[in-house]
Amino acid sequence: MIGKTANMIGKTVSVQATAAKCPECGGKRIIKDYERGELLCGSCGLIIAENIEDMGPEWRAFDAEQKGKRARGGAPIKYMRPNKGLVTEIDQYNRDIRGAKISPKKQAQLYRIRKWHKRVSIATSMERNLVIALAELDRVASSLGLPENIKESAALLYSAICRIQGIPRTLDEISKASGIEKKEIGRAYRFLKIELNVDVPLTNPSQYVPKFATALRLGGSVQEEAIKLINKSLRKGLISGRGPTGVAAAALYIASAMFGEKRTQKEVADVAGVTEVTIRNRYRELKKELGLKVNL
DNA sequence: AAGACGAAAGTGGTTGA
DNA sequence: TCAACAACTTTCGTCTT
Repeated sequence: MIGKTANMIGKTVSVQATAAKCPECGGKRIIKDYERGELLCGSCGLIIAENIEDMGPEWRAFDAEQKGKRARGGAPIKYMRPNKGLVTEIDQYNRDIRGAKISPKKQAQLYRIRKWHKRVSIATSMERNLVIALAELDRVASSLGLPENIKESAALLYSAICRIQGIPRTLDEISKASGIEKKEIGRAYRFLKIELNVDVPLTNPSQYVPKFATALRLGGSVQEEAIKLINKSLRKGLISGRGPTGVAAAALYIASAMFGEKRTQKEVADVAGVTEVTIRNRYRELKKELGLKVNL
């Protein structure tokens, strides 16, 4: 099923026989999609893991110097702490500022603080890729002595490339991960688009479907239906001018109801980063134009 | 009581004169 | 620079399950 979905989006995936089983359906065909960095079930489409670590030998090199270093062998540089230098960190040694040991009670407290600090710093694994990439951009820009606006442009280019490659990230996500305001990114985006003549395709709403569906714990058939709905309305000329996330959310909302796995408007709205009102508006349009008879 | 619905007003950004 | 505009949000009262 997801093999189909993956094909729909036109990605190459590799199927691997793994000992692992899908926690959802028990299926044994686990697919590694390196381009998306996702590990998914071949039977039901559940995304088991995102941003999988083993990206093969072709680790990224962002400039000639790095390329040279890495080509000579040795392990690729690992950024165990993507936020290094950007936020306050709590170290792992149970010592106070003078080096004296801390009481066990305090240690337990510190442990909890660390745990939550980590969770708050990087909310989801989805953001991790972004954070790492942007930290790398930041590092390269700093070591080359490049000014802030270059970094902004680079962050922006990263988002544009995500879209060209069919793995869109919202402005919100880029903004959160890079600490740059959406307004700034947007401005740099338009500038680059004109200056570099980069052809950035409009984001197809169906590209958001797997991401949202996974967050909502919806199966592959619901995703397929949602993508079908999107393609239909795409042909009808709806959608144009509409925010892709809202369209994807509405399609999933409808599809979930059709398959008896209904999610509330609020649930869908939350994962898609839009409001319930937007879902309602999109869903009303889809329902009307496609002549759907769904009772919700 | 929660969810769905839709009207009305507000927001931040774009476009075109 | 300003007004018109489109998409989306916020808020809120009402209806439905």
